[in-house]
Amino acid sequence: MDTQAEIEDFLLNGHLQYVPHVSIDCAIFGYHGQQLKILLIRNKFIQGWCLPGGYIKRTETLVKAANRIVKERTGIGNLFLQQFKTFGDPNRARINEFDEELWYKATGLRITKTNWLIDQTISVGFYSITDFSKSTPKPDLMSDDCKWFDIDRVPKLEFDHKEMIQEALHTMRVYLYHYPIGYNMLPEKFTLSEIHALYETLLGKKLDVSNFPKKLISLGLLKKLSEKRSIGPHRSPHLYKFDKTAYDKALKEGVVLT
Amino acid sequence: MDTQAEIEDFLLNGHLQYVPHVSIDCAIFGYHGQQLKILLIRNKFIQGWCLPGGYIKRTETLVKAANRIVKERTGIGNLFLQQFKTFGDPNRARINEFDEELWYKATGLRITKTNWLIDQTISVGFYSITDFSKSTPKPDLMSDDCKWFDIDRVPKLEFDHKEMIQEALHTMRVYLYHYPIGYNMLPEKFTLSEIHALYETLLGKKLDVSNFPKKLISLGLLKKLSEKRSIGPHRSPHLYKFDKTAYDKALKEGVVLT
DNA sequence: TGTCTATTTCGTAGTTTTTACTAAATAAAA
DNA sequence: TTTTATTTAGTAAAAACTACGAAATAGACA
Repeated sequence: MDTQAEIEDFLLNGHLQYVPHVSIDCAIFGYHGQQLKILLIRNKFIQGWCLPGGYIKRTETLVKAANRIVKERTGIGNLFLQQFKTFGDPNRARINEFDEELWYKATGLRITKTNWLIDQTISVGFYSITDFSKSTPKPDLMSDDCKWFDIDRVPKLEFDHKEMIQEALHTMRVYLYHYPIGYNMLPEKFTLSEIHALYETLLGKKLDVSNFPKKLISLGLLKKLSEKRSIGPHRSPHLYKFDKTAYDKALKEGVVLT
Repeated sequence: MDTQAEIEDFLLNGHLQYVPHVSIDCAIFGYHGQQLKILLIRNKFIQGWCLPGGYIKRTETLVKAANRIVKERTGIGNLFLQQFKTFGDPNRARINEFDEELWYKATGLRITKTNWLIDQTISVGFYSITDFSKSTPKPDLMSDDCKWFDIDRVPKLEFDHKEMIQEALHTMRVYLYHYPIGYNMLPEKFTLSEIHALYETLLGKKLDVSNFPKKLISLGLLKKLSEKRSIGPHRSPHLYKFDKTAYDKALKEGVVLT
C-alpha cells in the first residue's frame, strides 16, 4: 500500500477486503541487553503516539492479521504472538474528533464522516516479543514515525492505548511465569546467563543467578550440550538448547517458574 | 424484542443500533451441589445447539453487553463475567450456508444475503458463573430452546462453540487458581464445606478436605464468625465470611490456591 | 609459567510450603 | 448413653524454595 491509487482504493473500497468495525492493535515488546522496549507509531492525523495496528482481511485469521501487522512494522515474521484482550468501550476511538482537513493534508484525499474507517471500532489486542536490535521499524500509511521506547519512558498515548500496554504487559508476565518462553527468541544454542537475562528483562525483576537456571534444568526444559562458549577471561559457560518435547509439554500443560 | 414489528426493525435497522460484524458469545457456567453445567440454546435456523450470544449496542461497553445477554438468558444480573478470547476465523460462521427459507419460516420475514446479520462476524467470548438453580433459562429470538447441560454431556455444537467452551473452561480454571472466587457466588455467610465444594465443582477435581480450607484461612481471605450452622447429626460447622479487604487485595494482586 | 580476575555453576544449610494422614470434637439421631 | 457423620485441629514427613559460599576455570597479564 504505497501508491496514491492504492491508498484511495483502501479508503473507498477497504470495507470489501477488510472486516469493518474491527481492528487489531499490537503491543510489540522488544528486548536487548537488559532493556525492555515497546514499538510505537506516531499518528499523522491526531499527532500522537499509538500502538501499531491495522484491519483484518476477510480471508485472514486474527493471528495471521496480527502477524502481518507486526511484520509490516518490524520487518520480522513468525514472532511469538498472543491475544491478550479485546477493547470495545464506545468512547475509545473518539471518532467525533475526526478532522477532514488534516486527513486531506496528509493523504490528498477527501473522505467524509460516512467513510467506513470513521466508525465505531472494536479492537483486538495482541502482544508479541522480539529482539529489537533485529528489527527495522517502519511507519504505516497513517503515521509519520515508528520507533522503540523504553518501557518506563513511554510518551503520552492516544485512545485507550496506555491501558492496552498495561494489560499486555500483565498478560505477558503472567504467561511468562506459567509457560516457558525463549524458543524463537534465543539462538538455537544459548548459555544459562542468556536465558536468565531474557527472563529478567521481560519480567522486569531480578531472578537468582543460580537458582533460576537450576529450576529450568530440574524441569527438564534444557538440554546441556558438550560445547562451551568463550566469552572472556573467566570460566566458559556451557551451551544449552531446549528439549523440544519437554518444552512443548510445558507449553501445553503449564509449569511454574518462580 | 418480542413483537413482530420489533423483530422486523432489528433485521432491517439493527446495524444502526448495534455494531455490525462483532458479536458476543457467553459460556455461562452453572454449579449446584457437585455438578457443573453450561447453558446452551438451540438455534432455530440451523437446528443445532450453540452458546447464547448477541450483538453489542453502540452505546455499550463489551462487559455491559455481555451482562445484558447473560441476564436475558438466565434472568440473573450482575454476575461475575470475564472476557476469555476473541474468535475471528473467517470460516467460523459458515455464512454461505444461510437458508432464506428457514429464516422465513421461523420469523415470517424475508431477508437476503445482503442483510447486515448475514456477514462475517468476529465474536468476543465471555464466561460467567452462577448457581444454576437460581436461573430461569429463556430462549432468544433466534432459538427455540435454552437449557443447562452437564459439562461432560454437552451435545454437538455449531460453529466454533465447542472450542469456545474449552477455552472458557481453561481460562476460568486458571483464573480460579490465582484469584479467589465466591463473593456473590456463595451466601454472605457460608461454611468451609460449602466453599470447598464450590471450588471442587468448578475445578472439576478433588481438593483436600482439610488442607484447602486451611489455605484459604492462612491467606486471611476468610473471617471466622461465632455462629454455627446445624445441619445434621454431627459436629456443626462454623460460619465464615470473606474478609473484603483481603479478598479485594487478592483479586488485584493474585494469590495461589493449590 | 604462575597469578589475577570475572563469571559460571555446584553444593548445601536453613526455611517455608505442601501433603498426607491421625485423631479429637461434637450435634443429633437412635 | 451410644452411635454416627462430619468438622477441624494437629503434626510428621516430604518437597520446594532461598540465600549464599565456594570451587571451577578461561583468558589477561606479569
